[in-house]
Amino acid sequence: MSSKRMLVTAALPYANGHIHLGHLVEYIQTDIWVRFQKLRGRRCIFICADDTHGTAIMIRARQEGRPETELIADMQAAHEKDFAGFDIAFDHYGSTNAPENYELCKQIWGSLSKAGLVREDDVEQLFDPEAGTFLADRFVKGTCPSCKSVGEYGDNCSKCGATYAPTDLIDPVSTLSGATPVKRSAKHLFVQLEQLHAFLDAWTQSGEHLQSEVANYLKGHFLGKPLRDWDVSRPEPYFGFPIPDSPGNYWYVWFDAPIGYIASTHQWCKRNGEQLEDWWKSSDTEIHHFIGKDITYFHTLFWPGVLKAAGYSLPTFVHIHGFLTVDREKMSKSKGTQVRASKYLEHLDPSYLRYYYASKLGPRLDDIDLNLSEFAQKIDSDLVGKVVNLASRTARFVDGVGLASEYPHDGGLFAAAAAAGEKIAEAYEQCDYSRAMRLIMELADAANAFVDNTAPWTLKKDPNQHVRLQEVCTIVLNLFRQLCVYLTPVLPRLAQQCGRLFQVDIKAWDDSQKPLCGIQLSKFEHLMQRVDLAKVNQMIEESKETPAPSTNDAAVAPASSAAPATDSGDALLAEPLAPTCTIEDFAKVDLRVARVIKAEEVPEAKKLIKLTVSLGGDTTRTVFAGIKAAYTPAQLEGRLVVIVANLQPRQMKFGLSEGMVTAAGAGGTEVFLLGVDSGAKPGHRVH
RNA sequence: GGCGAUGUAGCUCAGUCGGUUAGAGCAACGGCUUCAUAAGCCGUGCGUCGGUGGUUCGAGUCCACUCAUCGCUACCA
Repeated sequence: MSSKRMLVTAALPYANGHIHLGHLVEYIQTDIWVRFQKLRGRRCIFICADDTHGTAIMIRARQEGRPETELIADMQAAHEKDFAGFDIAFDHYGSTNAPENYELCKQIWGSLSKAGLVREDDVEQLFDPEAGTFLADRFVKGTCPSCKSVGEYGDNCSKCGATYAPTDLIDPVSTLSGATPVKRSAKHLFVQLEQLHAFLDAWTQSGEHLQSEVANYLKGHFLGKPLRDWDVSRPEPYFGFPIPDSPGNYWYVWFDAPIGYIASTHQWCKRNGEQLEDWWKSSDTEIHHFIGKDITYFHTLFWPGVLKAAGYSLPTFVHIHGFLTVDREKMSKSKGTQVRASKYLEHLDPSYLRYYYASKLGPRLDDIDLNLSEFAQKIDSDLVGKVVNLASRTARFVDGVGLASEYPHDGGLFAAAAAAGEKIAEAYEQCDYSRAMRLIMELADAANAFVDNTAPWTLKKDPNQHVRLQEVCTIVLNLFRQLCVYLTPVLPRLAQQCGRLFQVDIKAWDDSQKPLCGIQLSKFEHLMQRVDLAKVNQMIEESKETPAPSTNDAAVAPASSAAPATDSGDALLAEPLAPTCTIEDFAKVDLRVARVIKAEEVPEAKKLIKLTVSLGGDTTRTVFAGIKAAYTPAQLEGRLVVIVANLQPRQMKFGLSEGMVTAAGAGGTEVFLLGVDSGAKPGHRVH
């Protein structure tokens, strides 16, 4: 805690793909932490870079018919734009394909060699003679040697679960060229991590550098037996750095990627007149890595081992987070839940996502779930309804007069919230953002209760109370600003807007400790919009990719007709069967096919969409359906639905509903309208 | 198959070294308010703390077993 400098990294995004909402968990988490440290007055830099090497990049560049350097330059530009759009503020964003990185790789490699950690061995691998390249497991397909299932990948069988080497496949085929691969032996270089076993045992199990789950995982998984040698070379052709003392070999991408942290820092140092040694070889510098749990091994065993052997500082802490699920499921391109950062930004405010992730993130590596209806609800309720609302409830009342010259008595509200600052800071420090957000919202609740109790709108009506009115508003506006200070790491834009309103920028955490008085305010402007669900839905809709019937997908997807249904009984348990009814009972209900001819938003309604449906001919009905969270009007117009046509009309707040649209599902966003097979016409009765 | 994490109110989660009638936010329901982006305030929660068995004067909290979910892994990690 007392060290002078702090270096923070997020994992280097791979240049083979665009940034999506899953990646952003990490960058937002890290950015919040860095902004927090800076706000607290720490000397802290945030370093990142694009990870650019490897077979995947090489193959893709070939497919696109252009040099790798062009591909990675384009991708880097896209990454940086996405990050900037989400207010992720790196101090430096470099690339692993940089001369500084090559220099460092050579130097560190030299240290590893000198320490006697490198050995050489022959590895037999499949080679694609047409593409002229060795093939990683996932680039080979063939028949499973165990169950004879065809079209299986080179590492294991999706049918019988057998594992094998790609060289064991029957009739192997390269997915790159379709050629039959041949076995070929090549010289590989290995780092003998086992020599560092004792060190890694001590470092990982000290309880100081890793979350306890991670330490347990490593202990149970790797450290209980000898550590395997790590294959860090790849024979040409390969896009990467050539190994100087091993002609024809390149460093495996995972060797030079983490070194990119140092190289990128080096670039930053050059631009800012700093010494790299102060940041990577000084006990006065804390180094914090933020990563996802999928790359735990590299950052907690291999990387510390390399740093140790090469004489660099070890990470102070490796902060590991879980994955993002959307509505409890893995992100899916076909469902449109793998939303690109750029797509999100076309429709929604980045502050929403920053706050939502913050409200979900804790210090452990649990997965976090993006629930789209909760997302909208939380932003509306917490940020718009509670925080921003404080300013819009009071700012107008002090137009022209400004804030009181002295801070009035407020029953200890400001002081209590100022005191809460330490607890909030501690939560941020421990990466327990969800706790920090909860604490902040408690303060917002207290402030809103104060507004209600003092009723400034009543004071306004009585000219004798105008001094008191100014006092009340001074209190509320200061409480609002205090919240903005606490939220600054998460919502830098709100903090800026707050600065404009008060004409005093938020610069430090301690700005939360003293109220502002005797100043004029700028004209109040809306600070944040409510979440438009239509835009959320549209974003999902536009993110849907119909899976191309490529050979890859065909192998993974089960043949639809042959796959046995494995539906859970949850739905039935949630809503058990109703008592038996007779055919006469059922006949009372007149279900009809109808066409939605008009679907309209009911802005005042939380759940309803107003539908005009046609039963054929001139017969139309107006029906209000509680499906707003699940459908947009645009999705509904023109489609066929099944309605209860003889339901007694019901007067609702927004008009008369003359029927009911049938749907299944639990409600909320889980509403699935009933459709009919093609051929049915509006007016047809359901028997 | 191995390992790990999780399983507490409709939803998201808190529950510190085991200790009195198990908590919060959101949703829902009832009431109030109208300054504010239909925002806000007050009130309402008999939940088998996944299950079974055990340790204990006492367990959501410890132990064993078990079920479910998720993740990692299964010799180029």
